Amino acid sequence: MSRGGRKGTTLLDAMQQKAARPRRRVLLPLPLAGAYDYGVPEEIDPPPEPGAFVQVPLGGRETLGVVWDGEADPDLPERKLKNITGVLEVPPMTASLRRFVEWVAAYTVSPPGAVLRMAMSSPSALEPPAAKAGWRITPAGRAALAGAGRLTATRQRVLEAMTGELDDEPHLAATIAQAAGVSTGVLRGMADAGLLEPALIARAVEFPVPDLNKQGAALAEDQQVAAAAMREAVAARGFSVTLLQGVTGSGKTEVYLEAVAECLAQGRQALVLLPEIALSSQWLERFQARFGCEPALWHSELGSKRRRDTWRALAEGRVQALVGARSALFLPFPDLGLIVVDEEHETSFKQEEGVIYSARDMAVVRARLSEAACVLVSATPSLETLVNAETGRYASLNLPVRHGGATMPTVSVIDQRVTPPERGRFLSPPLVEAIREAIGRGEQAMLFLNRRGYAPLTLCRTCGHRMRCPNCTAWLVEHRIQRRLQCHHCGHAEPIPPTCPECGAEGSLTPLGPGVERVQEEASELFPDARRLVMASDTLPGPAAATEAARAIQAREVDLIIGTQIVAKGWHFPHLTLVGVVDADLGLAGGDLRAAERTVQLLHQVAGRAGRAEAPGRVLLQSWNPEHPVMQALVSGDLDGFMQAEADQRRPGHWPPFGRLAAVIVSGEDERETDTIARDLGLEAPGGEGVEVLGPAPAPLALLRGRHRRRLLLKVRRDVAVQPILREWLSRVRIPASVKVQVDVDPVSFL
DNA sequence: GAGCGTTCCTAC
DNA sequence: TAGGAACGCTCA
Repeated sequence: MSRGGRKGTTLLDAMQQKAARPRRRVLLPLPLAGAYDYGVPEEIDPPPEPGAFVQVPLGGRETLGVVWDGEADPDLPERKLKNITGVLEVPPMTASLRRFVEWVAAYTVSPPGAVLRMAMSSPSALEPPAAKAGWRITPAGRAALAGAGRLTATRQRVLEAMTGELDDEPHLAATIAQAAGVSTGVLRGMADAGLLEPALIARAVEFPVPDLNKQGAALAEDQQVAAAAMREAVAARGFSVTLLQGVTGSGKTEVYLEAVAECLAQGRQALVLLPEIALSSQWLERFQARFGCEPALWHSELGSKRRRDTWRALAEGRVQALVGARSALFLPFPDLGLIVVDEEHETSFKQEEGVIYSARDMAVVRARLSEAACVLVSATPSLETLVNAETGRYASLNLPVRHGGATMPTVSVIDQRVTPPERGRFLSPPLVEAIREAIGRGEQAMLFLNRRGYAPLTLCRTCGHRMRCPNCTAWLVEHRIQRRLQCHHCGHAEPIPPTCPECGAEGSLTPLGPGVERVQEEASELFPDARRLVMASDTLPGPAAATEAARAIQAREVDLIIGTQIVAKGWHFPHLTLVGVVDADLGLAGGDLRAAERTVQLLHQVAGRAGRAEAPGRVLLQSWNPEHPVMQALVSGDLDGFMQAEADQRRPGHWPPFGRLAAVIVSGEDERETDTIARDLGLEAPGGEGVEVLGPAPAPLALLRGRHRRRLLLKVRRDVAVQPILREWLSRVRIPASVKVQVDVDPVSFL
C-alpha cells in the first residue's frame, strides 16, 4: 500500500492515497539517458507489467514505449509525473529481449532508447490490427442448415459454403457471395431473416506453417554427423554456439536446415541471418524444398504493410521460421530456439550507422539470453570465430568435401608481370584463352572484379587533374552507361565534362583503370558471340532482377558472367567451370587490419562458384604479386595455415581478436572545430596498464558527405573492458552539437 | 526524436 | 526592431 497512510482516514490521507498512484518506468524509443517514470491511472487496472507496450505523453505529444524493469524513482515529485494513457494490445516484450536491448546498449555505448527503437521498428504493428466488417452465421442460421425450417436453394448454398470452404469464420460479403456463387443481395436478405449477423474479421495475415514431415535432402555421412550434432544442441534447449565450417559446395545450408527443423519440432522459433537477403532467391528455394513453404522475411526493403504483419505475427507466435538481415535480431520472438548466422565472416553484418553493432556477435548474445542455440556458418570463418572455436568457447563442426560428384576447383595465379594484358586492356592472354576454351566446350565462365562502373578514376592527360567528389575524399567513378561520374560514398553525380575543369583542355579526360563495365566492353570485343551478363548492384536493381539473372544462368542462357562482389554470394551455378579474377590484388592496398583476411574470404567465395557439379572447376587469379601470402593461400587451398599466420601476426601486438579495439570518430562540417574536438579528446585520452590511444588522425575518408572526419583508436588488452573507459573518456570532453562523436566498438571498417 | 524558448543575425 | 534561422535544452 501507499507509504505513510496507517492512521484514521483523514482528508489529507485520502488525497495522498489518490495522489500516490502506482509508478512504472517506461523506456521510450528515443536517445534519452534512461527510462522515464509514469503514473498508472485507476482505469488501467491491473497496472501494466514490465514488457507491456504503452502509450505515454511526452512534451505535449503522445509516444509509444515499453514498461521497463526496476523501481520508479520515489523522489520524483508527484506533480511531474504524467500518466500512462493506454496499454496496447500486443504481446509484451519478453524479458529476454529487454535484457538484449540493455546488453546491446551497454556494449555499444549507446542510449538504451536508441536500441529499443530498433526493437520497435514497426510502430504500426503495435496498433490493433484493422478489423473489417464481415458476416457470420447466427444460431438460427445453423438451425436452419440442420434442417429446422425451410431454406431456399441459394440460401442453403450460402450456409454450406460458409461452414465448408470458408471454415466457419467471418468473411467479407463479397468473399461469401463468390464462394456460394450468389449475389451479395442474397446475404442482405439472409441477414434480415436472422440467418446471418455482422461480425468483425480479425485482419490477421496467415503465415505458412513449415512442413516438418517433409523429407530433407539426402545427406552424406559427414553431413549427417554435423546435422545430428546441431539437432542435439537445439534439442538441449540451452545456450550453445557452434561453428559450422564447410568448403563451398559442401551443403552447409541443407545441414543447418536440419537444425531449423529440430528447433521447429521443439515448438520454438528459428531465425536465420543472411548477409544479403535481397539476393537470396536460391536460398529461399532450398528452404522451400525442405519445408514446403517460404519462411517469413525481414529486411529493409520490406513494405510497411508486410513489415507490420510480420512483426505482429511473429510476436503472436504465428511465425515459426524467419530469415532476415541483421535488424531481424531485434524482432519480438516469443521463444527463440535457434539463430543461424550464414556467411558469418561477412562484413555486412556490421551496422555502421546509428547504433554501431555486429549482428554476428549480437546473435551470440541474443542466443545466450534466449537460452537458444547459435550456429555460425562459413567456408572462411573470421579469425575471431576461429579463435573462439579453437579455445573451446564454440563447438566446431567441419564439412571438408563437396558432394554430388563435385570436387574443389583448382586455383592458379596468372603473373601479370610475365603475361601482362595488352596496353589499355585488363584481361591477360592466358585468361582470354581459358575463357575461350570454356565457352567453346559449352561451359560457363565468370569474370570477377570488385569494382562497379567503367573506370575508378578520370584523369586529364594535359594537366594531371583528377576528377574528385566535392563532398568526399574519393575519386569520381565513371559510369559509362549513364554517361556520368559518380561518387560511391555520397551519391554525388555529374555529367562527364567535355573539357578538363582545371585546364580547359578538350577531349583530354581519360578513364584510368577497370570497372566491370569496362571488362564487359573488353569481353564484348574478345568474345562477340558469347552471351554475356553483367551482375552488379546497379545492373540488378532489385531482388527480382537478381532472381531472373540466376534463373537465366542456371538455364544456360548465359555464357559469360561479369560481376562484382554480388556474384560471390552463395549462388549455385552448376554449369560454371571457370572463374577469372581480374584484379586479385584489389583490396590488399591500404593499411587495414583485416585487408588480407577479407581478400582471402572474398576470393575463396568467388572461386567457390566454379565446378559445383560433375565438370571440374578452374580459377585463375590475375595478380602482380603472386608471392603474396593471400595468393599462396588461395592456390594451395591451405586457408587454415593462412589464418594461423594471420593470428601469429596479430597476437604479439594485441590486435583483435587478441585485444580489443574501439574507434572514436569525430565529424563535423567545420574542419577547424572538428580538429579541435579531436585534439581535446586526444589530450584527455585514457592511459594505464594495457590501455593505448592512437590518434587523432584524419580518417582515410577525411571528408565524407561534406563532413570532416578524424579518428581515434582505443586499443586495450583482451582482459580490459572498453566501455567503462569510453564512457569516462567521453564524459570528460564537452562536445558541441555541431560536432558528432561516434563510438564503434570492435570496428570492422577503418575508413 | 520533436517542440519550444533563447540567442543571434539580418533586413528594413 | 521585427522576423527568422540556428542552437540547445527538455521531456517523467
